[in-house]
Amino acid sequence: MSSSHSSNGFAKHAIAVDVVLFTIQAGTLKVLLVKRQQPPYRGAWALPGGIVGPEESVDDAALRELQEETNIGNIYLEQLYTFGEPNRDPRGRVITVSYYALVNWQQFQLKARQRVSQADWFPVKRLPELAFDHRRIVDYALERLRNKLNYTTIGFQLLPKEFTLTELQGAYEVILSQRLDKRNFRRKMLQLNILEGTKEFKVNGRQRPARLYTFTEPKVVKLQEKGIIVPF
Amino acid sequence: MSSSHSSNGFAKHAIAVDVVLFTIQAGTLKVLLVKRQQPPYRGAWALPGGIVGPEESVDDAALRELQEETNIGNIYLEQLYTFGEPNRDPRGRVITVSYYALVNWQQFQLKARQRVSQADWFPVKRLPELAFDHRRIVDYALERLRNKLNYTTIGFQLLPKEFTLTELQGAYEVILSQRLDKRNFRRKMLQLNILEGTKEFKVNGRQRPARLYTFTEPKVVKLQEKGIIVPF
DNA sequence: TCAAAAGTGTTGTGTGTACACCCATGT
DNA sequence: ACATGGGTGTACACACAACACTTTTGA
Repeated sequence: MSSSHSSNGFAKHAIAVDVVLFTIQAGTLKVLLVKRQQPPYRGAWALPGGIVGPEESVDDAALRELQEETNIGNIYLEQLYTFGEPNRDPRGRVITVSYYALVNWQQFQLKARQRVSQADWFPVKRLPELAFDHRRIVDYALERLRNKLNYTTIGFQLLPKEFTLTELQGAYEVILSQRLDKRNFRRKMLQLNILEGTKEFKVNGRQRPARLYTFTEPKVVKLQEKGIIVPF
Repeated sequence: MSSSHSSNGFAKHAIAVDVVLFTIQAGTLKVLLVKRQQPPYRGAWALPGGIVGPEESVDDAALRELQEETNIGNIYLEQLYTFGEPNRDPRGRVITVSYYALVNWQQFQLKARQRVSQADWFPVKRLPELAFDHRRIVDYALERLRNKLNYTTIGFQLLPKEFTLTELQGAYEVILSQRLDKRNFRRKMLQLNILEGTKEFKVNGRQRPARLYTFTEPKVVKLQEKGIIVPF
């Protein structure tokens, strides 16, 4: 049985959260997956997530699950969509609220835990078979991410505090799967007045060092009023 | 108690759906509200909605609740957001999945039912005190509606099958709370190639009759590739 | 003939797009 | 001196924004 009734007569349901965590590593957009230890889909890869507890908010549950499987805390999770079909889960009815987030690879540490034997990053372009309807959730998250990239500064979360414009452009190109014009990209980004050039330079080997910039806004910024960024 | 545990050990929660139904009547953007018959918030106005049943999908529950309180079926509901704070509902924990939709006033019939003694339309600019956090849900729905208007044809749902360009412009103006330039609006709409002029005219009294148009696409259309409609 | 809304074009301005070369550094 | 990525400006096309008058009808 998937649903029960309580004393006040309301049907009750198990609620899960699932998190699509993106990063860029080695020039590739990747998603964090964990290997399932329990049936159903035992041994299959799945999104990190789990069941919402009795007294926690759904947002908190998503954060908690992510923290249990990674060392990342203090992350900005954005709610994606709620999937409420009765037959998503073979065990019975589980409604899932999905989230997505972006993390910078450098600041990131994996940490194995409890039910999770393995966690690993997979390129979004070559995902393994996923448990449940998680493939659909990843696809939806990617679509949303690409959209948001166009009118917010969400993509900056993939970068360290100080970054070069080439690194920023690289992040956009990897997410959009599309090459962008260097001059137009730099002009547009600098015109937004959300970047501050530092006096430091990144020495990258045997080339000219690149100026490091910082993001001056405290939070992700909506850009619609300042001008939409796409399509370069 | 708000949550219980079932045999498989999962915490379970009551799930509600709430629907923000918009229409335009007498040149005003309005929202459908129902008067609560039961505590909590007995006598207060609230969004139409209710508890998701054991075997129905969340989307279906939203449609069902709307049909129980109106005569409208076959409507396009769009999922808005899931509110999962533990203390939204004084009875205990209820997670709500919110939806919004637009209907054409003419095609609409109200129908009183069951727990609902009254249902009525209220201007979004002058809402009464709402039960729970429903005011916040309405605000969020309106924000989303205004955004979507800019890159989809969602606004067409407010109009009958055949409509004049002036009526279409009026719908946009009412939702955006902003006057638009007649010539620019008409040019942009016609350039999108989603309208077909009929050979009929609407006689509006003692003025020149206006040509009636139909929307040629079967569904709501995303316009991003064809060009964003805002800000006129 | 008058009132009231329908309908129609042009011009200036800003933004997106395409495109090629010199610069600074390490080896 | 050469290889590598960093960094810069201009010209064209197109879309948006502002703006006023004529047309058609009913009363």
